[in-house]
Amino acid sequence: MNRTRGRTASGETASAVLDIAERLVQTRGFNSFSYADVASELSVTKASLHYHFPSKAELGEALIDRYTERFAVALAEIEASERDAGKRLDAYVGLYADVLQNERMCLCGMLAAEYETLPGPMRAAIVRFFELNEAWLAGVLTEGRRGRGLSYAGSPRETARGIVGGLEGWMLVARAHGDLARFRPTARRLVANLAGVA
Amino acid sequence: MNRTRGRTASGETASAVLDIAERLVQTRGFNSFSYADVASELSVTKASLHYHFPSKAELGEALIDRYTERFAVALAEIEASERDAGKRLDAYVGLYADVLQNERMCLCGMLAAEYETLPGPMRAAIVRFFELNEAWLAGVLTEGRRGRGLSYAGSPRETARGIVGGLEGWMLVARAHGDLARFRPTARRLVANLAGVA
DNA sequence: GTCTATAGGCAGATAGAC
DNA sequence: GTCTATCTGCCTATAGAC
Repeated sequence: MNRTRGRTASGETASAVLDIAERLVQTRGFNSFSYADVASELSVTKASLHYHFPSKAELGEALIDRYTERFAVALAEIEASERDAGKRLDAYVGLYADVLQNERMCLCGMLAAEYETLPGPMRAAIVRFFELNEAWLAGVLTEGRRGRGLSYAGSPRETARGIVGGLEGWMLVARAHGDLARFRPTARRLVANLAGVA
Repeated sequence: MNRTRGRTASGETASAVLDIAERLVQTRGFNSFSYADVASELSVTKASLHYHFPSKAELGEALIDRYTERFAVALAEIEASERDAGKRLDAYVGLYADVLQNERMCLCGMLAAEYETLPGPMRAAIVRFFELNEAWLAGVLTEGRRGRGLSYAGSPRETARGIVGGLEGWMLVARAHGDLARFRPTARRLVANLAGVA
């Protein structure tokens, strides 16, 4: 039976390609992995990959879109399970800590470093990822300040960007230091400082 | 007259090569520029570059070493010109803001993203850069707390790493947002939050 | 959907003339 | 120190058989 494929390829093979490519981008970067890398891991040929993702740029877009969608789901789950703003921030930090624990960078943090070399559609998708995160955090920060749990200087938006960028940079440096274990508690404290957790 | 060249090449051409390669790494990344890029800008051939820097890895090492040395000089200048801990932190933020104003990432922040793909000697040099920065900041933070100008939770070392990583990440995201202008004041405020500036 | 085969280009690097 | 010429290998991508 043949499934209908969407624009971004939704079959099982395509999904396996995305899984492998995602890990490679998160560890090595978009410009430092090749179709050959993915093909050998999947035990197929490079030509097969081009059937699912005609160009590397389209593969890149699909990667970011899927990653962003998963993040959106995770954010919704945090909102459903935590009511307190401080605890929501802790859970948010946990998303990044889990990524680093897998010895990976955030996909979009990695791509942000390569931003200048990427095609327009990928750039736009990266900005959307950050926009989603900042908007969600700004909401948490606004509510938290109203409820007196948080007391930060500056706007919620600016503070939200500080948290997102901070997490990206702390991951980056922690990975170079080979210091994965301390990330979670340290990042929690730093975020608490930025957000003025009571 | 022929100058004696050191291990890392100290002639004028070598210096021009480093200038061009540095900018390319800071904007595009180490794996996204080539000897051909540098050669065409310098109007020489690729083969000439290999005379000064036999391998790309050696060029990379020389880049990091020079960058780190310049940073060390800048840190010493800050210590000489500012006595107050808060002002020293502001001046430190200024170093990063100046880099971003030139539409560049921090050299070592960029390389940290590519860390997994880099040869051992380059990795070690990157870690030395972060180590230098964290040690210097830890000193400022220790003094600032003793003098009651600063009041942060956690150790000076951890807070120092928070500042370094934070600046790297804020640069990364600001560049993707095309938001160079707001970086300086925002980063100042965020660092002040992390360090507990009175 | 996956394959073989190949195109066309660019990468880092070297040999040897000048 | 810089050049021309060249090597080897990898890259993204395509054509066309099965």
